[in-house]
Amino acid sequence: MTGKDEVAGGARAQPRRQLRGQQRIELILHAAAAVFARDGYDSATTNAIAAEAGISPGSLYQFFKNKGDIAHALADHYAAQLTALRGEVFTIDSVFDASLPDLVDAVLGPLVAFNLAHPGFKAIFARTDMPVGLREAVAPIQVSIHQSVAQLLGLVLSDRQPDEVARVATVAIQLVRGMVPLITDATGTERDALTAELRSVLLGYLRQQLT
Amino acid sequence: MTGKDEVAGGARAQPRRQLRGQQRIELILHAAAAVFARDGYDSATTNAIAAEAGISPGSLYQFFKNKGDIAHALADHYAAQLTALRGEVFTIDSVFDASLPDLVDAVLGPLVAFNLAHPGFKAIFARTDMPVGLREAVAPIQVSIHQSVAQLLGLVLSDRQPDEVARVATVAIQLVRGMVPLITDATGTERDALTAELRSVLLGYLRQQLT
Amino acid sequence: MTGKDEVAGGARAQPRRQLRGQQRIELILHAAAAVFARDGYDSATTNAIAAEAGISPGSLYQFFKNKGDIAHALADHYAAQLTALRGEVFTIDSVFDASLPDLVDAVLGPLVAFNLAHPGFKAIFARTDMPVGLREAVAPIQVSIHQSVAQLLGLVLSDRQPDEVARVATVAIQLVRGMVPLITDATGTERDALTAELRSVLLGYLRQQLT
Amino acid sequence: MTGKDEVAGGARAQPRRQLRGQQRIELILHAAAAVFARDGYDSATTNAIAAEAGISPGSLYQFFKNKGDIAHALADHYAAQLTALRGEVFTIDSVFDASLPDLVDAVLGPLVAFNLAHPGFKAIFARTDMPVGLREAVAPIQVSIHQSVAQLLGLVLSDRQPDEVARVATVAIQLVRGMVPLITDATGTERDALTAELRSVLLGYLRQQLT
DNA sequence: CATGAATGAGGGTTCATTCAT
DNA sequence: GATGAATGAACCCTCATTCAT
Repeated sequence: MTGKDEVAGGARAQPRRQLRGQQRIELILHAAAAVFARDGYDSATTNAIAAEAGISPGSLYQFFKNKGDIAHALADHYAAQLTALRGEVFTIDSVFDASLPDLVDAVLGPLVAFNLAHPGFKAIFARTDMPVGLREAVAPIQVSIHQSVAQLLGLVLSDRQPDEVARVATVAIQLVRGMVPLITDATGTERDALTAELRSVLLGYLRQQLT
Repeated sequence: MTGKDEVAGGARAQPRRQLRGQQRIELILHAAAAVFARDGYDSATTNAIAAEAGISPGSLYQFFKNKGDIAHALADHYAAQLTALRGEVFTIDSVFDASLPDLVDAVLGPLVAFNLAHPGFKAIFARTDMPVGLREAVAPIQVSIHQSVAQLLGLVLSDRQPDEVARVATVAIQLVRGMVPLITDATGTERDALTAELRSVLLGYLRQQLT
Repeated sequence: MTGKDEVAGGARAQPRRQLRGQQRIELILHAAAAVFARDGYDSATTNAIAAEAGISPGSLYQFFKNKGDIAHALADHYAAQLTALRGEVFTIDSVFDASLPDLVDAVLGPLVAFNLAHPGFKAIFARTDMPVGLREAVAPIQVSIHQSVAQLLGLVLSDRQPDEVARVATVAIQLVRGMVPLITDATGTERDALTAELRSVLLGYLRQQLT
Repeated sequence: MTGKDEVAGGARAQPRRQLRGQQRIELILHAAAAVFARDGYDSATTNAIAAEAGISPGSLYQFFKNKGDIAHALADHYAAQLTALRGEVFTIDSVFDASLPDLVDAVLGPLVAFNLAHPGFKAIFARTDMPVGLREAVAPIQVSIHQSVAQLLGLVLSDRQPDEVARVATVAIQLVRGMVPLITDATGTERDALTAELRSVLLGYLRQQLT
């Protein structure tokens, strides 16, 4: 037992340190997200992230072993928040007998909102060609997201083979990944219109899966 | 008698030279496409492209003034081929009264084939966050593609406003951009299945635009 | 107790850091001067400067943004020292009613000594054709030197038009610029003899301006 | 006997070739002079010289083994013309009993005219810090020029030791070298004024040598 | 001999990462 | 732990020089 994620354990040992460290990590991740969003992952420099975080480059490497590791941690960070999102969707009363439009709306609304609130997210997730360091970092999270979506889709595609459901999940995710940058880059009514289109796309696609 | 440029013995400048130059350019573009596809645009180095082409770094710069210029030329190269593709689609007899499925098939088949044949294409086109040098290189082609698609969609969405057609075109392109990497990365039946899904996505989406 | 910055214990930011930085800058400038003197400005490489300074190439760029910037800083460095020299000359009691020979001696002695002590000086200043980066770097200092000399000459050529004084200053500077490399390249009695010749040149020239 | 500079030998063997070769060499030297004058020796590229000459880079190396060799040949070229100049000065009737001003004028006028007519001259001669390749190229000519000047000065400084005359020659040359760029860069009356100043400098200097 | 494409060593510069303080 | 100066490999690009045609 390494004592890493004890659930009920109060503050023991060096609470101050761990706390500061955790704060520091979040500070860095926040900065990294901002820089990734601003410059793109490849063009983002670790020095720029440190500067954005108001810390020294050396401190960055106290918590992360390299640039890819920052992306990895950031991916984990987002994964946790998405898991929370998933929890909310799944706790919707009607999820098990919801209509398809309701289901899509239930997922899409929070998802778009999430992307707008976290511009760093798409900077590391919504890419079609990932550099080596980044792919490894986000791969586990991709899987996790895929599982969530597949699970959700399993509810409405209950008569399909698991591999078929998996594929539909893959496709649905990819559609969203493709559209989200368009949506977040747009503003005002155009953004709303594009969001509506994405909804339409997903509905159109999934409806055909039901027949 | 090489039987190559013996047509009429006119006073054409340096056919041999220009020919070699053109061949060289295509050699480089081919190499660049391979390296972009393998490493991604950002990670691709000009030295790696030169090595892939079996030439020296300096030779690259006889034809291209920098890395972005190579991307630009490659984009033009693809644009020309896509224009040819478009020509074929538009010359289909039934294009003006084709059914939606036929139209989608007419476009999608060649498009997927094109992407499979040219793995470098998606490396420079199917990105959501482009570095500055790349964006400038591909922007004109993006516009050209969008126009072609919008023109095609205008045929089936003849009662819609131009800006709506434009948006549908944008969305359709983005859907394809998102799905293509998935398709080209897959193999065998999975690839076929994903291609079918993309077809389904587009059909589902466009059908809803018709109502 | 290092006995260096223990003056009053004020809240000065990072004296150690800044000190090291300042030392480093001077180390680099010293190395640059040596390399410029040895290889000439154009042939001098930033890597050679770094090697001469015993540091890594990257460290240069922590302090200077490019090669021209090093030349610029070196020019400023020399300018400051020349300003000090000028101060000494001007504080000579008899400057306002000095004889021409005394005045020339008062300037020339320190100037030659300065050039001997700083071989990098002539490498960036005593050139007739400057590359672009270098010209920009030294231009301000050229102007400053010219002003100083013109001011001094104005004392002995009080009845001449300003533009004439300016021209005499230009010529005098150019004569020194031309002769200094000769002097510094020579050794022993030959150097002394050449210095005496320069003195003779200036005296002969300026005397004619007085008549 | 290598048959290189046969004085009276008419055109034998391959007159056409040698002629063309000689023309080519002069073409290149002319171009090199222009490029050296425009860009400076260091920044001048052999490709730029070839382009200026309207020939291929490869042809350049048929006649010159490297960049320094071009400078060397150009220096020889100028040396020959200066020798002709010297011949004219020496054939002046009164050279042996001319007054100092007349002598200076006799030399300076043609010299300034020569520099104005051949802007490439100062680009390779009027430098205080020469890159390795250039120094070797111009050194022999420097010596030759020095000898001519010393010879001329020997006429007016007949009672001085040879080494003293040599030094005066060195200084006089250096004064001219320093001033010429100033003069050629200036235009109109300012150029005339600076030329007059140079005359004054030389006269002032040499007069003091006579006493 | 002329050509000009090809070469490749090397230059200036950047930046992920380390380490003395 | 924190710092930020230092590192140095590697990048893009240039250009003197060569060589197949």
